[in-house]
Amino acid sequence: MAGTAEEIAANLRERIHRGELRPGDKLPTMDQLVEQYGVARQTARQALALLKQEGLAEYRAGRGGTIVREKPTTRMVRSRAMERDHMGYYSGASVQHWRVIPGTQTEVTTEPVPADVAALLGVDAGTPLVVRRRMNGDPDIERHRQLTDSWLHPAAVEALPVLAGSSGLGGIYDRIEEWAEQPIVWNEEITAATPSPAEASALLLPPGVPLLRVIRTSTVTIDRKPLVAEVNDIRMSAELFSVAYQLSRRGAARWPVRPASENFYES
Amino acid sequence: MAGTAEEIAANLRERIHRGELRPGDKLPTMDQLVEQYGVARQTARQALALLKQEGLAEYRAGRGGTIVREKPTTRMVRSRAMERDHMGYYSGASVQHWRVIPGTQTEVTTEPVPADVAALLGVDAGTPLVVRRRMNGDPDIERHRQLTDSWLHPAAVEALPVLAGSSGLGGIYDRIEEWAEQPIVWNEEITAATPSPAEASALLLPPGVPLLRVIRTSTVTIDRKPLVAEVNDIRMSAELFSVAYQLSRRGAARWPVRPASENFYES
DNA sequence: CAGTGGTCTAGACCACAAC
DNA sequence: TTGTGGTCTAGACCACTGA
Repeated sequence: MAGTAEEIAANLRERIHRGELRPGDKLPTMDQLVEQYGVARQTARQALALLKQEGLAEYRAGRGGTIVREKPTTRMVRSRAMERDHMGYYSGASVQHWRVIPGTQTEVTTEPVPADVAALLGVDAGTPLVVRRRMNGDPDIERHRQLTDSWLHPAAVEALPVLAGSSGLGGIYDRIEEWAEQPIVWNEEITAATPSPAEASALLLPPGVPLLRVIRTSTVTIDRKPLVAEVNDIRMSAELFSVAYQLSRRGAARWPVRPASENFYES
Repeated sequence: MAGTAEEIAANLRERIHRGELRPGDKLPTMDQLVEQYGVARQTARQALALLKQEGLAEYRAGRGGTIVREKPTTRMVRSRAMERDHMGYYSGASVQHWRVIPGTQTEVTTEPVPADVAALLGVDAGTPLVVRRRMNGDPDIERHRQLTDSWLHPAAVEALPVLAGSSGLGGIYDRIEEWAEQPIVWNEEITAATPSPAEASALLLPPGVPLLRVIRTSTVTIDRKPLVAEVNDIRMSAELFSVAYQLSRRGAARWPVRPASENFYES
């Protein structure tokens, strides 16, 4: 048998996708691969490492060996719409009972703002801004958690110094609406990224699982100009969570529509 | 100097984040790391490999060495709302000019449906269903592209056999609305995943870039029951794209709201 | 204790592109 | 031609945990 690490990995990948190796099944050990393919130990090891990086396999320490990873079958869908109860606004009923993770604390500091958040706030990248960082999650399911960074626009802090307080309680959206005397317009932008080691460890992410990132902006009109008063940067496991929205119909797409003059498969 | 691969990587990571090493700058070569840290070549190599996996560094072949990766600064935000022009429905003005990638073709086949799509359609996983696969993108920007799989519910195919045709033109949403005699309700669920090697190569994804996945369902009411007539599974680079929605206010969150009885920092 | 993967050293050869 | 990273072989030692 010939064999490079990538070839061996492709072979095992194939067997997993065909269902020949099922979640929980033990993969061949390094020694077995060395014998089967006539390769060095490092090469066999590299093949298994590739599958782990892809999130297809995981290691059970000690005598457990490498097994096909059991992927979570039920992803938690977080429907995104603003709701409100006696406590104030919240986004999505499924996280209403979430709490700050025990052993962690909400931190309020002033830090240079990263470029992407700065662009949304309309300030220069690196400007020192008030940021409130915390990690919260489901008290009963250890891995259902998220990191949240809340960046405040300097004009909002100036008008509402209470927002920069280190209190864990916020009611921040009510304060902003009282100040602006109008409803906030919320937008969410969703993307994904490879977690930094710190994020992976805080969110208990296994290798190969990306970060799902939801960036929410709260916009009000001040002096006839739109102002992004806050940017809320939420990161969570892309394997455990998804976010959902209902699409609105705009312009000519409002029902009832006029017939299209030609057929076109939309993108 | 002591040094393990992870320590060396952490050191370089730190220098990148501090801005001491900027995008495009050359990282130390393996030989330099060997000398500086007194480690073996493989160890130095592993440190650089870690940074590449994280998407922080990339290799410039030949004499180029390993450099700090230039991350795209401007991500294309795709605002999600249904629009309509003379051709029919489309979602988001920014992709109106996209076309099928030259050299690729739309494929219409019947295949066993994967579990997550099956759950949305309300059929058993593995049921053979009609699926239309294609890759389209911006004719002018090579890497602005996406993969789209459109899975049809068997009841929709039965009522509208034309949907299973291999024509590249669809007008699929108009056909479904004509059949159901009512507007489609569209929902989108967003998540992310590590790309398979096939997806990475089709979408030209560098190592360390996750897949952003948008799953759109088209729901109509047939015989007084909701029917998901189609599931549209869209995959794109999480580094180049993000998707955006405006949050709706539901229930008690409709403006004007009543004051909250207590302050609570929403999640 | 024995079997598992993880990591390091040491050295060889290869592919690639800038010089 | 030469410097760059990529991959393979070969062998050593470590940490972990189930038997």
